[in-house]
Amino acid sequence: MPELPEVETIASALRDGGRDAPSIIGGRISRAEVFWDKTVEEPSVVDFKRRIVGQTVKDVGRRGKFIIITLSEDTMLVHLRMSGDLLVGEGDIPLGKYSRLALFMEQGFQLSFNNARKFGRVWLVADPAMVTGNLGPEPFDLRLSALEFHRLLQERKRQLKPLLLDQTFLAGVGNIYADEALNLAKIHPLTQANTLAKKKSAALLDALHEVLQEGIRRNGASIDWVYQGGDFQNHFRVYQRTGEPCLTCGTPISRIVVGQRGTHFCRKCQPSPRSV
DNA sequence: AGGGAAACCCGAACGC
DNA sequence: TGCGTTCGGGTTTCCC
Repeated sequence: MPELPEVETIASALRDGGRDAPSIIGGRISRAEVFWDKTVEEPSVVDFKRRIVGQTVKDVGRRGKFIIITLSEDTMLVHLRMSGDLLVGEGDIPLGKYSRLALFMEQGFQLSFNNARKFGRVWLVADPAMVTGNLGPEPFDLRLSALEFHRLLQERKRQLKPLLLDQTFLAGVGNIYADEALNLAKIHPLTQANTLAKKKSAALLDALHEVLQEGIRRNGASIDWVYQGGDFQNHFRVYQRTGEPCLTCGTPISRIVVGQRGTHFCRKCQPSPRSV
């Protein structure tokens, strides 16, 4: 569930301060605790603890849905999957009800990885490209022009919805923002990527930019009980609005399953392509 | 290459 | 109230 805007909100708060917590930059790790071993994907838990202690947080960034914490020697990457969050606070009692890993800083604060459903993962590597290497372009990368996006779509004979969720095609988009962008661009989710006209693919890229930008501006979407603080959930056009009227035409929003994912759209604004 | 399904998890929502 | 069942979500893996 945390997608690009939620991850961006969390990462920028860690970097600049925010979400009622200070920046973690400059923090020197004096102790590391892992409460659920499978949280650490790489290296082993023993090596993770040994290696990370003594390192200092230099910067925090984001690539796709990964939070990238640059340390003095290595890089720690965090993927929240659907129920993860990073919490900053004082004290030596891990924060949150479901802390799976905690880093305690010399300066007296801690970074806790809260992760109810245990899907999230952490990596500690010398080179972050080891983890993010096969991600597709960032949606806001200026090199991803309308022309380039159209070219990429042309070489894929695949339904658009699953393609937008494919992180090797485009990094950062998840189920919410894929549905929202397709609706805004007035494109049916089952449309074959290579059949999109130039104008339509430009509209889709614009729509992706717009919904992601609005998500970031609203600090992400707070859904379920996990990630809190965002406001975008109050502005969904189609996501989880099955049966409710389309904001454009009033037609009840449809829900289908595509690639095992709930998919919401307006059958009038986003008419079926001939190929479906 | 693309599509479908299962696996990984567990809190919440639902049905009784 | 309390039980059992179903669902969803991001990603990988496996099979057709």
